[in-house]
Amino acid sequence: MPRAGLNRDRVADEAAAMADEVGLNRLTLAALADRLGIRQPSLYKHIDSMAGLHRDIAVNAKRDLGEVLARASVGRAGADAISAMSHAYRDWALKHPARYEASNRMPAPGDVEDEAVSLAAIQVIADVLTAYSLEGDDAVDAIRTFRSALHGFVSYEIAGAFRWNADVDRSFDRLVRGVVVALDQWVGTPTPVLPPV
Amino acid sequence: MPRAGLNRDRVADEAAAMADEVGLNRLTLAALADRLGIRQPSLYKHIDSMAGLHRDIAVNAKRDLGEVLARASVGRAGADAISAMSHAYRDWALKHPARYEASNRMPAPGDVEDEAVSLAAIQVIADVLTAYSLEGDDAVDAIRTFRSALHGFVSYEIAGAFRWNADVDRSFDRLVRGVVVALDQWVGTPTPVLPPV
DNA sequence: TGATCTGGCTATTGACAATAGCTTTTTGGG
DNA sequence: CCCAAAAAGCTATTGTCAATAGCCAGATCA
Repeated sequence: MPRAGLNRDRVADEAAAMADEVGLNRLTLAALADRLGIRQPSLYKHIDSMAGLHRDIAVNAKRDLGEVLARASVGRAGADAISAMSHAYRDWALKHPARYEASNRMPAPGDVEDEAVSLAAIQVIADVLTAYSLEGDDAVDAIRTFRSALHGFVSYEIAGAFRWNADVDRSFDRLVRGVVVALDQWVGTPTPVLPPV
Repeated sequence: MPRAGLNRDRVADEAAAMADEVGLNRLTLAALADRLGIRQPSLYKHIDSMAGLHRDIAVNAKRDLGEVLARASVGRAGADAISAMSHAYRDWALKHPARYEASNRMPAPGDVEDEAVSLAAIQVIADVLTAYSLEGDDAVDAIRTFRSALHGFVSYEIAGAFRWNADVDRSFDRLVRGVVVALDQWVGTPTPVLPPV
């Protein structure tokens, strides 16, 4: 029995690559073990469970995405930073669809490492919005809106939900421009009075 | 063996209700059969497969959501219609999280019924944007942006991704407001919004 | 009434995650 | 250098699923 030189990170990396190819929910331990050249039960020397493997994929993905976003926005500010970060976000997600899906899973309560990388990634997004000098709840609302727009677009695109022939790249540019326009008027916009629904 | 009076729709309805309680991916045929008072293999008299059941849940959900959106926006226009539809969308999704998840699955190619209800639901959204007199690719971009913002926010909210203490209702109001602001400036020159009726 | 269709049933299979328990390789302290 | 123990592989097995095969009773209708 020659050893395969595996460890937890190597297994999680290969699992993430495989998931990106076949889909996160179609990742099976039998196929992963096969790809790693070992038998399925041997995987449990490196993982706790399927859920634990998904968690490892998620943590690595959040860390990677956070770093990509940070690199994309360094040295930029305002609309420029938002645009650069948005495109880096979309590019990364399209390149790693299963990792992206995993990255949106919430950390289990008490999983400090997962909570840390999750917060770090969101913090990168939050920092880019500081140019708009939003504070308190206004800032939280803006971050939630920005994240929602990006996530909605990208997850629709990955799911293949944009079927009309219009150029998806162009639509994304327009979405980003829309976010910038909305942020420009964020503070001055009064909390809306809603019509009865 | 008394008969249980089941049919395909009844099974799909009960499955949808169960999925909303336990989560779409944790819906099992054994538990569903138990709830319906029959044995697990008997379910196959009413469904084709698990995938087929998910498809039925999705089709019913798309039809229901489309009708809810249509009712919410009837008699309104412009920002008023967008706001009413957005809140109806969010309320429905929060009330039926698994149905909402199912409703976002793409129709299988050639599934004309699924394609029809999918298109109908999107058409309701598209109609609400006609007040902005967008045409061609501009309209497609706007629809994609609107849908993305709604879907991103709602799916984050269902996933429990909004952990900071700021009021989520307020954040959603601000997002909707942001969409309206962005649409006002969509084509470069602000388009007047029809006043509420 | 009796043939046929429908909707239930038991028994079984195959894919999968997961566990038990054994063996071989690697490693590290004396 | 040596050997004890940890680490990493293995086979065998279990339990939970979805799914199929094949049987039987109740309903339907000529």
